Amino acid sequence: MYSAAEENYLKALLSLANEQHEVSVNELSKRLEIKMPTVNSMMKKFAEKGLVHFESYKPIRLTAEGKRLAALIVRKHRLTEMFLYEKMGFGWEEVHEIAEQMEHIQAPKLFEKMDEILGFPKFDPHGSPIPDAHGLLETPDYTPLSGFNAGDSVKLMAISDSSESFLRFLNQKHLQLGTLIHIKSKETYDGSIRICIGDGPVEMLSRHVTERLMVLPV
Amino acid sequence: MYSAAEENYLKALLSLANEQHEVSVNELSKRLEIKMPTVNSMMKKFAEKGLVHFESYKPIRLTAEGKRLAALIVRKHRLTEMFLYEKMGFGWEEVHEIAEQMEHIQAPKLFEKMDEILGFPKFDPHGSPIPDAHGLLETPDYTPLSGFNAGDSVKLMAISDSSESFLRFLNQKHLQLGTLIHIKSKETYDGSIRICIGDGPVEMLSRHVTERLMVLPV
DNA sequence: TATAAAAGTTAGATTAATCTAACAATTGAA
DNA sequence: TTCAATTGTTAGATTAATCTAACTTTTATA
Repeated sequence: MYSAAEENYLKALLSLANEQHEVSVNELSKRLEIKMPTVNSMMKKFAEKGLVHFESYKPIRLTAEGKRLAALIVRKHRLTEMFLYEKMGFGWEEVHEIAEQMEHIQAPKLFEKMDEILGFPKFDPHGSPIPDAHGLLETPDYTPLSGFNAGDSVKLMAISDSSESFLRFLNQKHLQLGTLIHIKSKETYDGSIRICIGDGPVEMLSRHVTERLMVLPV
Repeated sequence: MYSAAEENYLKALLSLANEQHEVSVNELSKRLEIKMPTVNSMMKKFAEKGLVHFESYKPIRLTAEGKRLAALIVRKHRLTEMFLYEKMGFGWEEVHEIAEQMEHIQAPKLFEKMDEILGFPKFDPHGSPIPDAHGLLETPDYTPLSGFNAGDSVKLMAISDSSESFLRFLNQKHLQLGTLIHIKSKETYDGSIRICIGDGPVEMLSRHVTERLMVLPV
């Protein structure tokens, strides 16, 4: 059995591994907002428990077991988000914080029940895939909106930032999953983009925002 | 904000105070399965935080604030039990263990939502009253079945032991909340009782069991 | 009422998870 | 290629929550 602290390290390791290729003590430290020496000694413990491969001054790599456990925590998180959203009437901006706590609950039956009641969903309310019960996760290949140009039309598939503030911002802009976005123009200086949603007004989105909107061309 | 450990002390203090009148370090220690010196120093900390009145060699008494906070944790526990039972299809024997973990979640909205979805229930699946949002709890005056005699008829109102094993035992005996029980005879030696449920067969219940079945005469 | 048993307390150790300060290794830029 | 910045590590302190051992106070009984 792993503590909530350990589970948070596992989750952060998995998400960093999915973003980049090498995961360093420094990056993990920043992501968790935990100082490097603490992270360093935790990684030594993880190596002894067989959760990571870790040698001094080398990057950290999750073992297969570490990956599986991390994905099972993510599974609990995302099933919870979906349950709160679909079955309890929470907004997509409210569910992350609650799921952050619920993911540490040790009660397999609770999450199996959510899964069943939800009809075995494949994605959470932010479009992120839900790992299966074996800890297997298939990553859809969406592209950030920032990679597209004037004239392109795309569909919003997922949001790579589940923070309440960001999602409230998207609510304001009427951006939801499935929304069709047409790119009117792109500013080469700062990468900001002017978009149209359906026949609505033109909206400006900063690079910070477009990097977090995962889309597919239509 | 209080830790899960502190919340468990609060809950135990409240439930002991409702059972007896004076709460001692020793009893709290037994209830929590935590050694006396640990409990002793925690009670000193609680006294400083204004959760209890505590002087050396004297009984422990929850302050009004301590009582309120304890009741709010019980409220989360019981709302969760009811939600799991009514809305997710769990059996009454399965919900206590899960609620024991969920009661520590810091997300007022989650429990407000459960309350609303459930239609503001007054009792949990074991017949225990749910404290209101201010931490006020009205205790119904049920009597243990063990206090009745041959010839009496009573209705099962609550179970004062939510452990999975005890509730499984009651399932086997077809005892549920609302069940009408007629007492055929009572053994003076060990207090065991022979009962009839409706026109079913006669069943024997030991004193251990009848002490945990809270009833009202009919 | 004397004293043994029970309950309560104090002192000090342990473990997990964190920190800061100081030092070492690696990396990258001049 | 050198050396300064960045990254990583070690050592040692801290806090919360627990423990055991030893001692004290209260309680209950012979």
